[in-house]
Amino acid sequence: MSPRPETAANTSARVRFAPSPTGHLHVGGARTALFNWLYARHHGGAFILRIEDTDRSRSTEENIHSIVEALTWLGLDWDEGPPTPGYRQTERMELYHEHALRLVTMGRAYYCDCSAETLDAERKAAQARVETFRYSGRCRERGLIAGALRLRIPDEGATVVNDLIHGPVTFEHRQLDDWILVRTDGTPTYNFCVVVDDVTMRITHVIRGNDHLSNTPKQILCYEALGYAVPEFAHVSMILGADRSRLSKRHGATSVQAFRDAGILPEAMANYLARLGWSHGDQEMFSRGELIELFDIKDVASSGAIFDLVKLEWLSQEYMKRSAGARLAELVRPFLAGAGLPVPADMPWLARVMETLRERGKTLVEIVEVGRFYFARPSAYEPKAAQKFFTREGTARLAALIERLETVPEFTPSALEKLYRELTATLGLKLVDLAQLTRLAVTGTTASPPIFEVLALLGRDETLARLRAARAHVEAA
RNA sequence: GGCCCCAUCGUCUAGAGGCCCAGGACACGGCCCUCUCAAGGCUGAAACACGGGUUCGAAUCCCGUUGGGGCCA
Repeated sequence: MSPRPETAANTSARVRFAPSPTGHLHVGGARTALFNWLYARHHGGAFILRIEDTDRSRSTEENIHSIVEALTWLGLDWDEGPPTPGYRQTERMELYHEHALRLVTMGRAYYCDCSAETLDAERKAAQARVETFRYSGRCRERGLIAGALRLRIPDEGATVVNDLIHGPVTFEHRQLDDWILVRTDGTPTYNFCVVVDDVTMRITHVIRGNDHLSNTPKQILCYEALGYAVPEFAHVSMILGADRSRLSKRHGATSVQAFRDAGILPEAMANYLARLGWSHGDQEMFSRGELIELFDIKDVASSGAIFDLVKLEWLSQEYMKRSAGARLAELVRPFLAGAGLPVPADMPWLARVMETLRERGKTLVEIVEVGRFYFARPSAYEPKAAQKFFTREGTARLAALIERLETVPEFTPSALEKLYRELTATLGLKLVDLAQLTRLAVTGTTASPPIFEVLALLGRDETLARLRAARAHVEAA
């Protein structure tokens, strides 16, 4: 019963990600998808997307679209799946019924018409004896031809799940019961659909959340009853909230799109998710290629991990610092629009702007906040700073600056710095005095990228306009 | 309640019996750099849940306890 040997080139590996479209893509699901995708890409196998939409009341088209969008944003592409038909459970009903019938024919499943009351009584009795509830098997030999279809489970022995992450996990058959494959109303159950889907899609490795580990022995018994080879299993731990319970809405944002909308870079999100439960020595950042090359399901940790937004944001900033201005310029556009700011048409200019901003925020949303002044004139001046700098001497200094800036031949950072240093010396001041005065006039605040770069990017006309506006503002006061 | 999983700094983790009086990263404190804010550099504090074994030697193996989580109900 040792796991089959893994080789680097396991091109026949077929893995799948099978979300239920009952909401947006959760970060836990995204990590499961990522691990599957990495497994497939590492081994040169196939990554399949399957939509588990049997819960018709909660599954929607919008959710399918949203999941597809989130996976795409993360850069996870699938080799088989939507929009190709046949990858949604609702399209596969005949398959479930075919397989159910086969199990009946082979004598591995039987119909049961026990009432809810009968079952309840059994359940209560089991609890009274301090035991796992297990269906009595009353209908096993009755030869019914209708009712709920149950899988006949052996009374003796045990099933071992040879988990790639946890190692062998043994489940005694006496803890398992003849579970329901198809309900009385004809609808197949979740566990049965999964088995039939994984069998018919020829899945070789089932990588999924730890919450399914308890279902696995039941599924293995179903594979065996059907006469199919059992795939390998790997159960990935859950992502937890700060209180160590399963991450949910009450812990804050949980959907992938929420982080996208918060301006997290997609590569940061993927890197973060990969590092949550997986590691490679002391390395924190991995390129996509490194991830594919280094990822090994056996290195995935078996314990749960708390989702840490602060570290995700740190990674996002690290990726921004390393991103080319041109790429950030593309990425930031929707965020500018979202903040109600004009979206510049001059992309090379925007790219240079982004180069001055990229290490000053953790997300694109923060970048827009700190760089707002590039796109709109200040609507107000920071009061404390205004009190300090917008004084009588302040206006005189502004006037001196305006006069010189009007005539400086080159409006470049180095020329501007030279001008400022000379004027500083002439007036017997420190550079910080003029720099902060200018910063306040031009940005409305006392914090910004290096002031000479800011002025150069704003250009002579805009700089002068803002300086004059500041002077007018002081004089009016 | 039954079954199953898990347990190293606040958090993510390295560690597969001696290399560890436990390493890295985030966050936090200090110093330096500096036109501001960042970024950067240096630096500090911070963990093997507990109790038994096994072994010359255990964070690492075994058992139990406690705690957390999941599945079923």
